[in-house]
Amino acid sequence: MQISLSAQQPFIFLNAVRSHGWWQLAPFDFDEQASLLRYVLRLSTGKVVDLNIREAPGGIGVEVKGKLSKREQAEIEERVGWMFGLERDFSSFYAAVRHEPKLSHVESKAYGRLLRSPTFFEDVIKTILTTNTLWGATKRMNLNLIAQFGDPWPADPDRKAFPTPERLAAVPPDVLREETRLGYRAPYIQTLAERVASGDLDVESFKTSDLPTLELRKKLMKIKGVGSYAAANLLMILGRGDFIPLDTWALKLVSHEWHDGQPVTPADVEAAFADWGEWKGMAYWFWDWKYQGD
DNA sequence: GGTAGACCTGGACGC
DNA sequence: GCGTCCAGGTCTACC
Repeated sequence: MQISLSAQQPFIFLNAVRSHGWWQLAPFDFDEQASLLRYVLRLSTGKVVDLNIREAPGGIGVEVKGKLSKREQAEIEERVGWMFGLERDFSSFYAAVRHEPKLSHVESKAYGRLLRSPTFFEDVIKTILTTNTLWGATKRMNLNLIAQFGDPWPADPDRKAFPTPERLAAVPPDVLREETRLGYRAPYIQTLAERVASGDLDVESFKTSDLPTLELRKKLMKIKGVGSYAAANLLMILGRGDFIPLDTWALKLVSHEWHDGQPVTPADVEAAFADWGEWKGMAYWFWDWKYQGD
């Protein structure tokens, strides 16, 4: 079955996919040559499908093998629409940065969207997995979680969906810690899964929250394992671009951009973008940095 | 409110 | 092959 979804323009599929590292994390699987993004999705009915997502005129096309009920099709449309932020309008961001040479490229490249997971639960866990570790370990921990606790896609059981809160909540803590190599993050992940599964915490409601960003940030930081960096990252994913995800990479970027590679402090990073107000995080994220890595 | 130290894993390096 | 060091954010205890 083929589903077509239109996007608020401008929209460039490849730039939306590669807006940050999520495309490298299962159950995403990106074929660069074919410009095809695959994702194994568990629908609310429990059915597991493989989404084949490509650029299409005016937006994206989603191909799913087999028949789908109207309800299933609607759920896929809603989830994929959220993942790509298809309805988002960045015209005020583009207008705000138009005269900054380091950001003048954003409109032509249709920057602004950050690839999301279909559930915010998944995005919170993946963000916790990025903290205090290297990217390779993040990918490994995420893969372990999915391989051990995700529901398989029937046509290829090696490909699995991201685990549900209920499934993770039921895993014994020592198993989560030892077998997925989550280390000290295991109790954070399990507590979150338990709270979501029991209904104590509705993380999906964060997607549509009309709370002021500062209040939303406080709520995010009440989740164990989510500190200032993770909260800023999650706010960016939610479309609130006014905090900088301040990690060691941010220090490096600012150091090379304005301080000749000399050590800088978090305050220096904040100061560099202080004038951007509500666009602070967005300006940082899409800045045309001198430093591109060692 | 600010800060020091602990928390884990895995890669790099020296022997 | 083994031991040591280091990188990477957040939490807790303490001041």
